Amino acid sequence: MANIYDVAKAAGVSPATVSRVLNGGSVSSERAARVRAACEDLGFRPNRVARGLRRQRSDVLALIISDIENPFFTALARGVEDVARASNLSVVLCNADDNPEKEAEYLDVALAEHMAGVIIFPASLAETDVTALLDRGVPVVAVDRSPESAAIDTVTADDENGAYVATRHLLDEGYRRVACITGPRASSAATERLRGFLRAHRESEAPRRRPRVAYADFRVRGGYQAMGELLDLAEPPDAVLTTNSLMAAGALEALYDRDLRPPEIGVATFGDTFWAHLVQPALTTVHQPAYEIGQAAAELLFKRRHAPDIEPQRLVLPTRLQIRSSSRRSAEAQTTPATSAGRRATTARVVGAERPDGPGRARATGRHDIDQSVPVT
Amino acid sequence: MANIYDVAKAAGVSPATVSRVLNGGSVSSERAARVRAACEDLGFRPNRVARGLRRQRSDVLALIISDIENPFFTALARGVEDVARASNLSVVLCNADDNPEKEAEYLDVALAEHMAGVIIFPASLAETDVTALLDRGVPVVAVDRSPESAAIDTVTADDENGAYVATRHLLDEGYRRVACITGPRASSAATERLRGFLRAHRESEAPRRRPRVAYADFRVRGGYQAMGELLDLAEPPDAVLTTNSLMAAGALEALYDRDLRPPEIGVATFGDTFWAHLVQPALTTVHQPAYEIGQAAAELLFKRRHAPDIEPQRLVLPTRLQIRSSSRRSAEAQTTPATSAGRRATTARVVGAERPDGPGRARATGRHDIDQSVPVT
DNA sequence: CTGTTAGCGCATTCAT
DNA sequence: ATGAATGCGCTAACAG
Repeated sequence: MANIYDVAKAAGVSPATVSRVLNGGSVSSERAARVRAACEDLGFRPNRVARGLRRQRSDVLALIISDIENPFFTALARGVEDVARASNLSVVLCNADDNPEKEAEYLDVALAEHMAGVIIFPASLAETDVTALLDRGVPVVAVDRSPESAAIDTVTADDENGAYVATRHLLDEGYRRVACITGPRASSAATERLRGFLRAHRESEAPRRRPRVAYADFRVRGGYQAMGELLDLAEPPDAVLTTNSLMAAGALEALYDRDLRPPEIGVATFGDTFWAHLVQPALTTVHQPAYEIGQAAAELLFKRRHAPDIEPQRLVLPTRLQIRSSSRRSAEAQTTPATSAGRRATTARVVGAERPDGPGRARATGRHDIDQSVPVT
Repeated sequence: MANIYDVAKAAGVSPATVSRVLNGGSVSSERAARVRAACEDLGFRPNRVARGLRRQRSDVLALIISDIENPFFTALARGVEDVARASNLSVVLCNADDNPEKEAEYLDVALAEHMAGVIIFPASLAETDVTALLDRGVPVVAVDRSPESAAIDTVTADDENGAYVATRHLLDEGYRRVACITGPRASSAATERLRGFLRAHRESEAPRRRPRVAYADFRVRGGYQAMGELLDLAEPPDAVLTTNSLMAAGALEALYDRDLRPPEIGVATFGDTFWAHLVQPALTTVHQPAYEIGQAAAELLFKRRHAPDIEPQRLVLPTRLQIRSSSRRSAEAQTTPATSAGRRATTARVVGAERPDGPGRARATGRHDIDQSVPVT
């Protein structure tokens, strides 16, 4: 494979000149043309590995997430990727599976590869250690939660408030035993959402029981099992908030298994799903700006790359409640057929702004905004 | 950041000895221990970039896919990843967005980074050019379709037959105007599935119209639009086969918009979906072994890595039809309530083998196998 | 088993 | 504006 020496020889110039042509140094246009022709002839591709060694930095950034099968992360990844590409960086997606060891391996790789930066969804507040990266000057941005090991840039959704508004909505609808299926205790998103859930109960004046909480794993099966356990209680809940969409799918399946159908039992969930409309009745969701979080994280990373010493920032993006039939006990009579007409009727009550049909997650959502929509915060 | 010379000095040995300790050369255990201690002390991490330059190969392989939001690819990615990790390779996920230019960039990167190998879902049969990689000895495995530029290892699902069986099923159920919403013409998966669809029509003896075909983009919105167009025809179809699950979601949404509910209009789709059970009525699917395809592709890659000159192989994995209510016109009367009992009743008719609950896609599927299941092929 | 040495391909001084 | 020379950190070849 041709290298710059070959190109230099073919073009009758020095290797340094070739390098300058490639990287935008000052070269006479006549010589530059010769170099470019030679590159073409030889099919020369600059060796990124050598360049990386010499420059002590690469052009790829690592995005470390906990579950590639979670739509939240795929949307987030698109946001990161779109911003990164605009800056000529490649994104390496690393699936840490919520496993601190696997995550540590990827962090090691990021370090050893001298990556341009790392965007991480920390597997654990306590165990995730990014100080090694930071010490070497590799910018790190956390999504969702900031690891305890260091104060770094963080971008999250307004989880606490989103859960608060959703729970409040369920209580307002008249549900009295509202349960929560949340994620692992180590997840601060799960914790924040749980906090919002509990706050709504504290602030509610309606008579109600001590709210039930089940911890699951943010996955379909976990939601299924947790819902099953809640339903087996002596006093099962009459409504449930799940803190991500995969668990919502599992929870719904558990309900169907027992012939329970919303809004008889109220259901609301964090996370957008393209299937929210397809289930009967349509699912009430708390919209998470996953794509925007990814964008913001990438932008923060670039900012820090060029100004390493600014104070760590914490960005909180708003969520938004999309009320659909699954949580509308008050409209129960009309929801069973759930016809198109019934759904359209809600259109008039749209409150939130329509999002533009950008290249990100919006593209895959169809017409999911035509629901009663309550901006959160 | 410490390098091997620092470590060598600290341990009182030569850099070569340090390298040997790191890479499994023969070193006396006493010296090896000293080296390891020194590594620990200095927080030494071997520089992968330098190693890559010296060895002329890296330990990462690229997986180039066309849509990270498509569950098929995320499941596939897990398959690749699990196999790769077992061989101590990292996987870089590249989202080419079905865009040949973007794809070409990633192929360039793979080349310039001297990657260990590339697994690619080609964006285009004609434009995708992997010869540069091949010339440099980088093993390439294609998923789904083999680019025309070279004969390489390929692994696919049995698309033609899967579509054939599904279409046949729809015809057997008595649907007479069965349409197909398939993917881009450039996609051989789409083409193969369409072929199976057409073959089923040719072989059927039932009276029927010339089958309608709509081309879409394998995404939710595309399915929605295509279904809308089909329904606007003078003679709209009475059943539809979609060739992936995202388009199925879109198509269902279009049906709901018009108050059409399966199995009044029959619906079947390629691709597994964790929400197949959540929609009413439950969705008939052609199971694609996405995780297994990923595994097989990675294994093929490793085989070729160690034996570059064996003949290119072509692996075809079986699909399987999972019949649920959305395509059972014959059982229409009982499907409207679609209770748990109704679903359970089908359990007795399970034909296919249960899959073990492995680490791959199976984990997220809950109990999706309890349906009437017809092995394909 | 161990140390010395050279060079992977490039970007970057420092001269000119 | 250009070229010669150097070294990024590591591993492989060779010598001992």
